[in-house]
Amino acid sequence: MRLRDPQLNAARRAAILEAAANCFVRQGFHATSMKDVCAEAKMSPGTLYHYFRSKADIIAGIIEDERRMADELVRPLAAAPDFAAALFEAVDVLAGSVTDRDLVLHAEISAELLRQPQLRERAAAADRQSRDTLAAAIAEAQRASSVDRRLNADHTAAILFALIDGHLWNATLHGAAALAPRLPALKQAIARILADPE
Amino acid sequence: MRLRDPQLNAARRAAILEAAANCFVRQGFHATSMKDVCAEAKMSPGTLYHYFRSKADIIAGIIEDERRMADELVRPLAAAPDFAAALFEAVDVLAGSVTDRDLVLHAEISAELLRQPQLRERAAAADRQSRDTLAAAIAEAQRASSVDRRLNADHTAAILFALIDGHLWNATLHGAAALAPRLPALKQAIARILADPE
DNA sequence: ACCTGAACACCGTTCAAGT
DNA sequence: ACCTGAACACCGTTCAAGT
Repeated sequence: MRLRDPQLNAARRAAILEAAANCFVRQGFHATSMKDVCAEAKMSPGTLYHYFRSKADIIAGIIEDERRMADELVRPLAAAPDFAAALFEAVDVLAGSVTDRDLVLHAEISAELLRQPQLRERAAAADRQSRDTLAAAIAEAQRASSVDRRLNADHTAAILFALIDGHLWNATLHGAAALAPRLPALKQAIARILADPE
Repeated sequence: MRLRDPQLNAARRAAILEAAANCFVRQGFHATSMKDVCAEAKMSPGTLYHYFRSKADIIAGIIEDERRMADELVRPLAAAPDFAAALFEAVDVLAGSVTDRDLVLHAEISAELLRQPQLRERAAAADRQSRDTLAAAIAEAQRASSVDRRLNADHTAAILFALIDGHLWNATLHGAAALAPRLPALKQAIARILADPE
């Protein structure tokens, strides 16, 4: 009984996640067989199951990766000097970097999330945390009077997420390329939601 | 060889769709076996396959039902005398009638849509049509000066759908009950997006 | 036409055996 | 520990046979 090799372990797990994501994007979660993942990752089923408990466990790993990236997009907003400008910047970065692959994988994951109560609860908690981060940034901007002070910061954060998420879902249907032409209208809507109307 | 009985055919197909939807909500599409659907619908596999070609065909039937209901929600807006009021009314009806079951089924369907190019193209076309209907209603409201004339009607329709869709997706994560408390903020945001700011 | 249920090819996962 | 591949229980779908 040798000791576990953390280097190898991390490398194999990453390779399996990458191979599985490729398969899931091509054929979807449930149409992808473990044999497909094994072929893509070039290893036997026994080896794969040495690193992941189950097919669902692989999905969980992909979700975790995605959650980390989403967090990195929202966090900088809290410290931004000009909230609206920082939000526009984040929207541009998101729209510019998101691919059809990302969108399909995200949809696949979202459906799977709902089925696994544990994963779903973690996703809901992550969503609440992102919203809290955004709400705090909005409240700060309200103190600096760059956002209408009468708005409820928490509700407004939810509105903004809904608006941006809705755009991403729409792009899932029409392709990532459909995102860019809508950006000016999206920013205009955000500006109207946030601005003091008088 | 008897003649096909349209009454029986329609009844059996509806029963199968209902049974399948129940199973899909409970366990998801890919974790539901045809045996499960057969048990829920109280028929043998042979009978079920007499009415539907495949598991994917059953999903297509459920999608078609959903598309019809979505259409019924948007169409009245085109003829409404007061656009914003009619839109608020539609939002209230939607938020008041949507259940966790609907949300889970919708997410399940959305993921499946992406995989089947035929279904996906039909859904994209239905989405474009709904948006056109809403855009026409917005243009009409602009002529009556109840909506800011400087807005692009098509982009604004896309924004409104994204906002409402985003809320529904969020409710998928947090439960349908999370929808109601957000309604005032949602309507306020819609009002700000549509209103002439001067 | 409508229905049954056994049968077929295939899937996720396990496990004895190797290094 | 890490890896293999045969084996097991189960799945979607088909089909010969019944009414």
